[in-house]
This record gives sequence, C-alpha cells and structure tokens, in this order.
Amino acid sequence: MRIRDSWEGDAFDPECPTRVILDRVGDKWTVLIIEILDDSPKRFGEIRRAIGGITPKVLTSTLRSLVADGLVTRQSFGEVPPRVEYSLTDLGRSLQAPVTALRRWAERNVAELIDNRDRQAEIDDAQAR
Amino acid sequence: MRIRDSWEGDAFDPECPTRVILDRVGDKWTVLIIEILDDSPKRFGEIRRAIGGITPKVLTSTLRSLVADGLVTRQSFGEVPPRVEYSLTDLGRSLQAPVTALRRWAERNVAELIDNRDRQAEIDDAQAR
DNA sequence: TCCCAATAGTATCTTTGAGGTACTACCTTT
DNA sequence: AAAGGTAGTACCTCAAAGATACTATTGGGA
Repeated sequence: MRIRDSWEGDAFDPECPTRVILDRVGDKWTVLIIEILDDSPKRFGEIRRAIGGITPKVLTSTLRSLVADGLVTRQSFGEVPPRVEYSLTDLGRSLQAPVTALRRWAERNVAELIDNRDRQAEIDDAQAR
Repeated sequence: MRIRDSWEGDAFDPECPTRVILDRVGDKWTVLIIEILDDSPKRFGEIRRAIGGITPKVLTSTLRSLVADGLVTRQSFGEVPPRVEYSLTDLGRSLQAPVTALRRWAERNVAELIDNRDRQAEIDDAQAR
C-alpha cells in the first residue's frame, strides 16, 4: 500500500497509518507472537507450542509477513534437525508498549464484556423460540 | 466463550482475556467505529460515510456485535425515513485509551514499516525473476 | 395522484483467508 | 534399518468479508 509523505490526520481514509497498522496487528496472531518474542529469540516450535491452536501453515505465513515488515528477524542455523530463531527488531519491540496497554485493558474488562455477551445471547435465544 | 472466574496470567491460553479481546477488537472495523463514536452519537449513514470502504452488510453485523458486547448502544427513533443512533457505553469509552496508544504508535511508525515492506517486495520480485 | 428522495438496512453471490490434517526433507541416534 | 526430531508444505474445506443490487416506509414536490 502506498502512503503519502506527509499526513494530516484523517484516521478514516483507507490509506491512513492507523488503517495500515490495524491491518497489520489486527489479525489473530500478530500480537501474540510479539508478546512471546518479548525477552528472547524463540524457535518455530517454541512459538507454536506457546500459542495454543495455531497451525504451522498460519504460523509460517504470519512470521513471513512480520519479517517482511521489519518487526521480526529470522535467523536460520544450518543444522540438522533444523534450527530457526525468530526475534524482535527494535521496531517490533517498540510496538510492545501499546500492545501491553491493550492487554491490561483486556484483563480488567473481559469479565464485563463476556457477561454482556452471554446476556445478549439469552435474549436472542428467547426471541428465536 | 466461557471464562474462568480467576485468571493467573497465561496470556497464550485460548481462553485468556487477551485472546478474547483481540478477537473482539482485532477485526478490521471495530477500532475505527469506536474512534468515530468518540465524542457524540452517530447515525448509521454517518458512520458508513466516515469509514471509507465498509459495506452496509459488514457495518450492520459489526455494530450488532458491538451492541451485544455492551460497547455500543443503539437507539432507534420511530421516524420515517428511519433514524438510528449509535453511541459508546462507558465500557466502550474506556477502550479508547489503549486504542489511542496504538494509533499514536501507528502515526510514528508506519513510514518505516511500509518502507521495509516495499523493500521486501522488491527482493521477492527479484527472486521470482 | 404519482413518483422521487432519503435512510437503515437485506439478499445473494463471489472471493479471500484461516483452519485441519497429512505429508516432506534432512541428518542423528539406536 | 528404523525411528525421532524440526521446520516447514500441500491440499482441501469452510466461514467470514466484500461487491452489488434490492427493500420498506412516507413526506414532499410536479
């Protein structure tokens, strides 16, 4: 996606930075991977096991795009069995602060949200009957 | 999704709060809608025009789920032509702070990310040839 | 009277991307 | 010779998102 050199702050234009970043971090796995890579490099299998429920195909493609965007580096040691380590770049590390803010909000507020959701589901149920 | 009453902080378990919230705000439109509803209630069409490129079907379903989760309220005035206003709940408003943090990061760092991405695309191109 | 504008959606079809399961290549160890 | 461990691929399915067109309602203008 092409971006203008200067930006005057219309956050709702399809080309705006916020949109680009939301497309980037707004998928199901990016944030989890970034949090996992926090302190030290991790191997493919380590990441996979740390995240429950990601398939290798999806992990591979997510990691590739993270590398392409310069958030993560990939280092392959020429060993057998293969060893590949992924770690955060400085850019990737700088993303951790806002991500952490979001996690904190999550930890404080999921309960209420789930509560609302369940209650709404009951209402929908009742209407269906 | 069912959530345990107490949580000990494994952010990578599929049932953890962070996962739930990421599934919630991690889609393409939620954050944009929350930012649009910031200051005042907005009508369906206003939201639609403010966000470039969302189809009415997707907007409808996103708004419904936001209402179900208690982040947004929907008020329908019995008028013709119809008038429906959406506004943030307190819970929805509380989500704005972390979302703003993410936007700030975006505004500071998209340029670099896009730059990396374009450079990688060139490399891929070269290898394809 | 008849038709149009305005609004909040629905309906239907196509496309995209994520998920599931199984498989490969490679060398080491037993 | 067989099994094990690792980083992925291949192929198929299915659900969600996107595109485009359509609906219901009624006050106002020709």
